[in-house]
Amino acid sequence: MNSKCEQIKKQLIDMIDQGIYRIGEQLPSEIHMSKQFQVSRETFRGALKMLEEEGRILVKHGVGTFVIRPLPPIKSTLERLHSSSEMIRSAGLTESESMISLAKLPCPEEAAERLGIVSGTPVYILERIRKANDEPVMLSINYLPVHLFGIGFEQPTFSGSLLQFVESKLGVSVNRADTEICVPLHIDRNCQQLLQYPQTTVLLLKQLHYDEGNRPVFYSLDYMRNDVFTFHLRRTR
Amino acid sequence: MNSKCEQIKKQLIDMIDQGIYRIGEQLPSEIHMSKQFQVSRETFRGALKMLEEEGRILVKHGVGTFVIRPLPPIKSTLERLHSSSEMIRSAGLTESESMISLAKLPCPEEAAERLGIVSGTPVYILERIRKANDEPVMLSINYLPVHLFGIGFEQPTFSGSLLQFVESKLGVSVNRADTEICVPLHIDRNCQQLLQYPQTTVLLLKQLHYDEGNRPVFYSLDYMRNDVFTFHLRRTR
DNA sequence: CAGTGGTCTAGACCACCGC
DNA sequence: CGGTGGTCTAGACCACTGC
Repeated sequence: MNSKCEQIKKQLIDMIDQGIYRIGEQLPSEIHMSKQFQVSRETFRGALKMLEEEGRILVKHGVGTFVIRPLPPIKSTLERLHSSSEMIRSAGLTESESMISLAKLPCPEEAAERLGIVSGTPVYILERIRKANDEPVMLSINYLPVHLFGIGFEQPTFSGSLLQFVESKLGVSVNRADTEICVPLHIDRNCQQLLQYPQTTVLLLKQLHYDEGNRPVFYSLDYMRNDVFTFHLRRTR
Repeated sequence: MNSKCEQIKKQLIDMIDQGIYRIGEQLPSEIHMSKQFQVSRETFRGALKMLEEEGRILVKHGVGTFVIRPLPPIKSTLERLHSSSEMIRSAGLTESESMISLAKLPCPEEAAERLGIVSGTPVYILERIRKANDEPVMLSINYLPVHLFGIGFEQPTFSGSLLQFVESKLGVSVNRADTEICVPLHIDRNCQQLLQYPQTTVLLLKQLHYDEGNRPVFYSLDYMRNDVFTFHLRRTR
């Protein structure tokens, strides 16, 4: 994508970084700027809209547009949907080993409810302990309805992302997920496998993944060590 | 705001709900539809864009636009910035009492670093235990730089939202926050005050709030009982 | 190739703000 | 009131997809 809007946006960022427009300063009017950049006003406004969403400018109706202080870069973000593998990489870790167990079993109640299937329907349950530097850092349990993943799941050859596997081998693209963030109880068996040190705490992400038609694809429990992973979020009103 | 785009959007949703356009079905082309609704194509596309962001339609370049299954409503969301008071209300609770302590003290290191001030700079530290049904459900600690909140903070009369107070009394509008989600250690003093029952767990939100110019305004630690509050998030690729 | 959505345009008019 | 941003328009041309 190299739309004119994006080009203008980059130019504006460069100009701000170079100090041509300073923080706090008001930009010339949209009509003026669009003529200067030799694009239509709507196109120029497209660039402004992106900058506004990124929090680099403040647009005041009837007043003007102002350059503001850029927000600090965010480390890892929960806003975008990433695979667990990506989260491990973005934590600066290299996944060393992952113990896998795969079984076809009746679906437990919680997963069934979230998936919108009848409790007891057969699902593949994929369980992985993921290690970095020979230490367990994450435990994932995935519930995949057999009726969606019939064949092609008998001898899966993962070395990484389940999202990618599902996408490439089964042609199902996962675009969205509903995530519940919770703190597991200490007596939770799964949680205990990660509690290595006294200062270790564990966070649990319960996620329902949807395909492009918003149909539930699989449900997952991701137990993640909070002394290894950080969870950030930029919230807006 | 009652722009034409929004009106068209509502009409489309109504038509989908009424079954005029069914899930999975392809909509007529944009040109066709815009004529039918008697608006320009760009205006009609504005409505489509909103529906796409809400996950109600799937737009495929060169192919067409399709109605998809609506996502389930989300309970409480972390995506948008709300005050703690709002979070309590949206959990279906009524705040009964809040014990307040306010002191002017040198800023501790972590808060100072996040606020971008020198450790030891004087800050107001506002600490509140918030109760519902006579039980503590949340503990908030707020760090507010004295140089921003000089006067007007000596005898604050809260009964609710700090965000609202800061906005109305001091004229600073808070638009964004960077939030880190973490699990406190069990030996954390603040956390312990909320651990009422064996099945109680506590989640900690560390938040840096920015004004409309992206200047840090205050830093807060919110300890929240996870058996009382749920934390949801809709993630997109 | 025909039909779809994606982008851009030049211009119009409206809504808001400060003087 | 004049200047700003917000919305809408009719039309053009491009990019992608499936046949």
